[in-house]
Amino acid sequence: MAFVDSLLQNCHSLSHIKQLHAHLTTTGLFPFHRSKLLDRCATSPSLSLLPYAAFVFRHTPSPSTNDYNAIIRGLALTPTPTRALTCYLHMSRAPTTTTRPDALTCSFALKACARALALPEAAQIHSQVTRFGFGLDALLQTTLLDVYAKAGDLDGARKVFEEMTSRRDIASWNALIAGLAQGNRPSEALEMFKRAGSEGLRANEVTVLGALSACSQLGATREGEKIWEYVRGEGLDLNVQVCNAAIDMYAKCGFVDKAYQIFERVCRKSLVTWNTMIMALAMHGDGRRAMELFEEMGRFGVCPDSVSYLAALCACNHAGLVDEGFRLFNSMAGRGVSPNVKHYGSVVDLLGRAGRLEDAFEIVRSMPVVPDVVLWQTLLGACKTYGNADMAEQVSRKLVEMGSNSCGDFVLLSNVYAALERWGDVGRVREAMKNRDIKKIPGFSYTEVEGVVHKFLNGDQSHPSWREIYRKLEEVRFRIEAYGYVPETNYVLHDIGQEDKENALCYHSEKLAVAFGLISISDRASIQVIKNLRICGDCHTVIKLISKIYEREIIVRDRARFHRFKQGSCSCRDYW
DNA sequence: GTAGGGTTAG
Repeated sequence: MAFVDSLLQNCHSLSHIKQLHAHLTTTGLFPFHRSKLLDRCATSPSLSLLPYAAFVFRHTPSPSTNDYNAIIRGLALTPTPTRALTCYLHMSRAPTTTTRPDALTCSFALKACARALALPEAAQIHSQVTRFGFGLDALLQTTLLDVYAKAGDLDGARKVFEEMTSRRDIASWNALIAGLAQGNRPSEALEMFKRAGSEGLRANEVTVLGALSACSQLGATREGEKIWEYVRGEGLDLNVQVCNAAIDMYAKCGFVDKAYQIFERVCRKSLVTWNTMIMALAMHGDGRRAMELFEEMGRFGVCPDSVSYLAALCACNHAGLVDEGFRLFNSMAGRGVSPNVKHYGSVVDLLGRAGRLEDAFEIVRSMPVVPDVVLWQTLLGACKTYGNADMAEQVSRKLVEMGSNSCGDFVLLSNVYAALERWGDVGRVREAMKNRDIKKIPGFSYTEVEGVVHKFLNGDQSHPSWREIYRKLEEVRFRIEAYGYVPETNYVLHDIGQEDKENALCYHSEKLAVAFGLISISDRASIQVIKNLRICGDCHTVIKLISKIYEREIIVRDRARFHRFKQGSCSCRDYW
């Protein structure tokens, strides 16, 4: 038997499999090895042997549970994982003593749900899992938890986790921590990470990957550093993935030099290592070094992929390297990487920001992939910057056609009109906004003070020190007005009076966070803020002035990049 | 006469 197993292990081609199949058939041993053969074929890395498995399966008169398992497992790995669910359904509808789903069947079917983001189906299998009596199977419960998280039901995932109580192990924690981190709930991910520690679990490389990712998102420097120390202490820094996550964490917490130190010391850099570092430099506006690294990776025998190009384009964007970026974009196809919608979006941004609106629009017109909402929004932003109302109207129409109901799109258009003093049109846009179900993504900012992350919403008054913060902002306002500051009220969204507009601007979340930093972070130490959206023009102006008047370095990470404010100017050189 | 399932970076 072991002999057949090892033969099977060494079958890599269809002809080998067929030979083995023929041999087993002639010796009458095939029925004893069928499931293994099916599994081997169904899970062949390139999917090339799956059709053969399906063929053999179809010609099996009464397939066993194991035969089904092999096929479901294989189908779950294909680009169309729902086929695995169809097969599972077929199996569970006609149960016999020999074909009853077992824990593995459920596990493979759940994998398919995770890949297909099929939440209702996952819930259905969940109830079957319970009915079949697999409720105590820790591995299966972890799979279940993972599916809920991946399919977007994080509360469902938490519930499964809490119900596992004593049976959960480090992998269950990992699934939850990673799920929360990837599901945009990084604070909860960190909470769970800390809880795992306090419950005596020993974090492994997977645990720290999830936790580091959460720190990246939150800009939680203190926690990130602690994790990195732990990683080094445990020797987990031999793991490339962990190093990549740490590079990303340091870069996103504002310490691009520290990120680079780690990058340099990774001896077996993977493609992701290079991409992460290039993206890090791009975010920090260091376009030159990013491009150098991009060139260098080729010399190290690492071939740039579509993410590398995106990172490099992004670097050109933020550094204003318009011609270089455009050249890079045009060279992609020749080097075997065909641009996707993100690359097109990036080059449209590059040209649009540089004021080459017609060139940007021409790219959109001629591109072979369908432009997405983000791309149109990028172009609309450029129209706003350069006051091109005609193009803004065309682009807005596209956005409306695509069903965009984002507040920002309408505001941009309205601001284009406002800048041209076309108040009638401004009113028309505002009217259109009232008649639609407009979605406004609430802006918020984080700042870390003594290891604690504080979160602020626009106009937030829920922070314990909010009165002091607002008082500080009054003072700031008074002092910056002496420098000739005038609020840029066209960034304000709603139809409100001038004074209210100014107030609404005054209390943008990033300003609250900076003010909180001013009152709570000791003299001279820099203030770090992370914002979920792009920083607004008024905040940018105000923070520049604050950095000068209060002699503070202020570092703001917005949705797109870092802004490092020092002595009255910003590292983005006002190009953003 | 039968192995195989959970968590993983840009």
